[in-house]
Amino acid sequence: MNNEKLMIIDGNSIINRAFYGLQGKQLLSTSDGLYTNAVYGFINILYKYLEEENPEYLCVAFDLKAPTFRHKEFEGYKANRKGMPPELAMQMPVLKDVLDAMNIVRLEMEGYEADDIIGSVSVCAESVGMQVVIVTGDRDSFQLVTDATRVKMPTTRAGKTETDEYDKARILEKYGVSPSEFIDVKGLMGDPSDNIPGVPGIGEKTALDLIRSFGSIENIYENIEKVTKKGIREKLEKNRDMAALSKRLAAIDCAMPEICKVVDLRRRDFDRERLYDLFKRLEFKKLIEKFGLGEQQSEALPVVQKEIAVIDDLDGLKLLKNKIISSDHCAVVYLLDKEDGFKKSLAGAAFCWAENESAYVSLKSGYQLTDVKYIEESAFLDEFRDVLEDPGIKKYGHEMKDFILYLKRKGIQLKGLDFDTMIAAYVINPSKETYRISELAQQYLAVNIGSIEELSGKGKAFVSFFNMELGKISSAAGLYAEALFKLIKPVGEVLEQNGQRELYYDIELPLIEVLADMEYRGFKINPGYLKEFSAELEEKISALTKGIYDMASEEFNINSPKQLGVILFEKLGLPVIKKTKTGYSTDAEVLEQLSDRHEIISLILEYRQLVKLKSTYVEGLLNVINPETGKIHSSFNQTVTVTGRISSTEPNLQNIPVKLEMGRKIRKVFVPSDESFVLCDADYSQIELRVLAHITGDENMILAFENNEDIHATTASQVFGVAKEEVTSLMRGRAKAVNFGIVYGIGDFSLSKDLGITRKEARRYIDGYLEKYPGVRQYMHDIVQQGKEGGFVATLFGRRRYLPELKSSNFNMRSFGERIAMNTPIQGSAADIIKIAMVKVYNELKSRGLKSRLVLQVHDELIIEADRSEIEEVEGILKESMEGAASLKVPLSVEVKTGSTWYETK
DNA sequence: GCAGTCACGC
DNA sequence: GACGTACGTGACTGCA
Repeated sequence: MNNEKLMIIDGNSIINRAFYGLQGKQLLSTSDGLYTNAVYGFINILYKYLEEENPEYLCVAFDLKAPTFRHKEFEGYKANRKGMPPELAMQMPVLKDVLDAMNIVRLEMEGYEADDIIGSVSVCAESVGMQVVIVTGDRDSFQLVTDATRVKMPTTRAGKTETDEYDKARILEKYGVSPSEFIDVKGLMGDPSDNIPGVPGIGEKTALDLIRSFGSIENIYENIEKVTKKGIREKLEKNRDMAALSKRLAAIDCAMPEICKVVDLRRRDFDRERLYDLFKRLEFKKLIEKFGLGEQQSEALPVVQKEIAVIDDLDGLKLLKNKIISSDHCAVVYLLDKEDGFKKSLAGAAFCWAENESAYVSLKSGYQLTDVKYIEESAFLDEFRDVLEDPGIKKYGHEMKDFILYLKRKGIQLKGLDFDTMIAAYVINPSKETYRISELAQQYLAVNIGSIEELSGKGKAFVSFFNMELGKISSAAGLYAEALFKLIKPVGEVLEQNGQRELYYDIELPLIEVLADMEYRGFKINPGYLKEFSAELEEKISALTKGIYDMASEEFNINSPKQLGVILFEKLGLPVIKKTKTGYSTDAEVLEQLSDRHEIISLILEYRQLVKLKSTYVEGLLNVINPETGKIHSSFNQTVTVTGRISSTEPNLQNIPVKLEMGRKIRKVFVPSDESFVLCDADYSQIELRVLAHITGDENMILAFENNEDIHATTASQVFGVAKEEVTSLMRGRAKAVNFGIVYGIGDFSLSKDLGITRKEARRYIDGYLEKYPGVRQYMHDIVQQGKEGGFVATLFGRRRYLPELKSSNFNMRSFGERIAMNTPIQGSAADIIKIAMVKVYNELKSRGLKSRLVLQVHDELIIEADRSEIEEVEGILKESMEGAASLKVPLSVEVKTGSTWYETK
């Protein structure tokens, strides 16, 4: 067995290290309500050492329970070491599961500590000529008497571990004692962290001196009269028993009964399926990748296969229709392919109208394989129109907004939408990155139906639905529909248990139609003005470019922060204000500080502003104008933000410039569909602060809103302790920033940056604020507590956000969690309210048969293009629906402005 | 393709 | 002294 390597992992010390040291965000998992960060850290480290050392033999040593038990055998000795933190204890069974799945032998034995096991196994292994490597996190576990190499895991940071080799010689040199002497020293001076009491009053230096001259604790007591210092001798005599006990505690028992045969520790392969299941459950995505378990995904749970009936003629379609009608509900899976830039066509649709009863409708497309039978898209839509438009037939689906939009373009109004699993999954947990049917099926039904990505392929391997083999596509779509059908019940039950029925059925579900309609309606653009503006920008940019090149006396790419950095900080020698990961920082904050050092700076700032306008807004908008409608049809996403807000893409209409006049001009290109319309822009005034006043019940703040005061001025007068008339604009500005900070949950750090003051001053402002609004202070405290206890915080309407960060032992991570806990109910409730208002406005416009339609939402603002004859009515609907969306302890206030471009409505 | 930097909104 | 600092989307560079 010569030269074979045995690696022994000191389980207890490393998991402790991992628990206290590795507290990165990526280490937290919310699944099962477990905080499995230590497990993650441990496995991460273990994997690293396995790769580096590649040992033939391997084991992990654990204490059987809290590490104090062995010491309790000793009468009169009270254990002082803290037990294992409960969160960590909770994680131990999970860790053991993972180790078992990795087929790694765990060693533990009643009456012995991990150190004893390590010692005994090391001695054994060395006796048969093995090389032993011990991976440990403990600083002091080197008093082992073997020749093992110790790989210490010293400081760890999130996602990063460093190795440090400690050989015996270096350790002993550091302490200047031999291994056996070390135990005596430790016995004399004690080590509270390791539960060794020692002789009271004897410190490190005295202990070292004593052991150097006497050799061992036993020798000291045999020659106690030779200890000349009287105080020391007295202490030694008085604590003779303690010294003996402490020595025994400090010594590692290398002669424990055989716990295993070394040959049994030969490494075995991981149980990959089991490991994958575990990591998947724990949401250890990075580890799945690292361990190469990703491609095993389909093997973890076998992909379900099923032959699905394919409908490819009108007779079959009619039969299907009758089955659906008599069942009065069905799950729908639609397969949309992009035909060209804007048009989407239906490649097929699957329906499931009863458990395990489904069919796939094969539809026509321009690219479809020639040997496939199919039904014309229009024939299908004609046949199914009454089913789709019948509110009595309930429809279940996933991501139904796109389907609704598609149908709208075909002149069909989908009615009876009763469940959208994607939206439901988002309501249950808005922090997820994806909401795929296949994931929901895994989670709720424990079946693997394969993901859409696997079906379609990626990059070059991508195959559109049109070009897919019929058997493959019908099977996948049919299974999706069947899964959807089965998902309604369990997912609905979770909503029920969470008290989120109303949030789901009254707010989110009806909102799908509203968003689809906004996308369908689109926002009309004045392309002439856009081009004009583009030319104006182009002219200014080229003048600026020339000026910048002149001042730099060379041409370079101003858009490249890297090249710009070289010019500013190397060529022109300007002082470096801050650095980024890759080099000099050149952001606006830095440039502003440099602005009086060189005249090139102001040109660069202006250049940046104009280039942003031109590329993102002017060219960005030109690229997304639909040639058929002359409008832009942004996508509104309902499942992206963690707070409940809606997001907008392609283009993002929620960040059109407004602050600076130059940028604001872009709003002139946003116009109504035609001259018969105008734009009505309705804005909530301070909705977040009003929500804050309501949630906290702070009387001071409620009063301010009831009296319709200028809230920032009022805050300023209260925080700075001056009369309202004496509030200066500077004071108001600062109060506004503090209000802003409270609403967005920023900390003193960000506030200090915003105001250009020190962090301390920022802290003072925040404290002063909480002083004046005691209700807010109380709330901030309570909500964090609540979040910690329940694991989540909720909005007024029951939207949740889970916050594992609150339990982090990392200060910053925890502070982050705390700020989120304070902010999410505020921002999220405001998001709830405007969603309610949107549904109300939409229904009101429809039921009154008006021509006016919602076209945009920007977080606290709704925009309607109103028929000129309906302006007053629309203004009334907006004001009433929005102000009446929720009844809070303070009134909601809405301001409506009308204009012929978006620019004019401010 | 991807990460990094920068900039716009609420 | 750690650590990175509300929520989003998009354009651009520079590297693989």
